[in-house]
Amino acid sequence: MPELPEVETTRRGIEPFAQGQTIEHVIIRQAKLRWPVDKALNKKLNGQKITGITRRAKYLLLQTHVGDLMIHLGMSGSLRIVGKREAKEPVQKHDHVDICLSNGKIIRFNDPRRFGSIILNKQADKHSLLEKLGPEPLTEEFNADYLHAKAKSRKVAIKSFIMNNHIVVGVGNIYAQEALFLSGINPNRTACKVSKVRVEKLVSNIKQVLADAIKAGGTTLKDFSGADGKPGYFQQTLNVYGRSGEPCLNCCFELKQAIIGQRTTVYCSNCQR
DNA sequence: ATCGGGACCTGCTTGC
DNA sequence: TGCAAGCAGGTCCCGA
Repeated sequence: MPELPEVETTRRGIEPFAQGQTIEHVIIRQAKLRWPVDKALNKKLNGQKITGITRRAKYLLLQTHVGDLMIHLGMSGSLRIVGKREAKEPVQKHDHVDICLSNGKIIRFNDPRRFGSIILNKQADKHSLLEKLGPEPLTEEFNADYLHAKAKSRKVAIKSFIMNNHIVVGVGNIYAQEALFLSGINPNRTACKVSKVRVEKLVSNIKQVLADAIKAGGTTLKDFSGADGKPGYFQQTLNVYGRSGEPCLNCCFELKQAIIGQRTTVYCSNCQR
């Protein structure tokens, strides 16, 4: 489920249940994730208070005095809140890790493909996976001057460029396609050949698309503690993602599909140049 | 420094 | 109906 809006929605969903709670127990059923889960996690986190729940890129960060628990959902991961005292919820397939809290709730990590990860680090922002990441897309630090300067001399496709975490974080395959469509930029265009004016449009649309998706995700939050707490992309109008062969919503040309950076990409060859 | 490709996994859909 | 191929929202790492 993870594009940045889904991760942020998850963060907001678990925050009210987890903020200020003490971790009583960590259960690891499957340690083989993207990186092996530390077997001593329970020992290290037992009795620790969760002092904050934040996000950096697509990592959720549970902050404690012994360090930050960095949770990445990979391609198929999700977190859900399970209430011990409420409807008994049996452990399901791929429920790999439980973080049991002092209020009786459990943060349950499920991830069929196991591309996700759970890592404890003294300071998340000092971890090698995080320290070299680009700016958050929804901050002022991510602006047209920055992106245009970075793109100078870059010969990859603009789509691959904006999906590169060292340039800007949180732009995944769906929203990269949507933002490029809204900006009228062909995803295959060489990054350094996109004019400043169009880079401005692109930055603005990346922000817009992500902000709208977070807003839409927020409408599902009230159901977060429910069985499958999955926010849906269907809440938002997607112009191109998944619509290959269908008519462009702008000009009615048939949308084309290409593989860029090993990822399926749908675009309008008429609107996007 | 930059780039492309392979790798890590399971599950669902599609086509023969 | 059954089985294999193809594809999926991420991203790290390696070799060129």
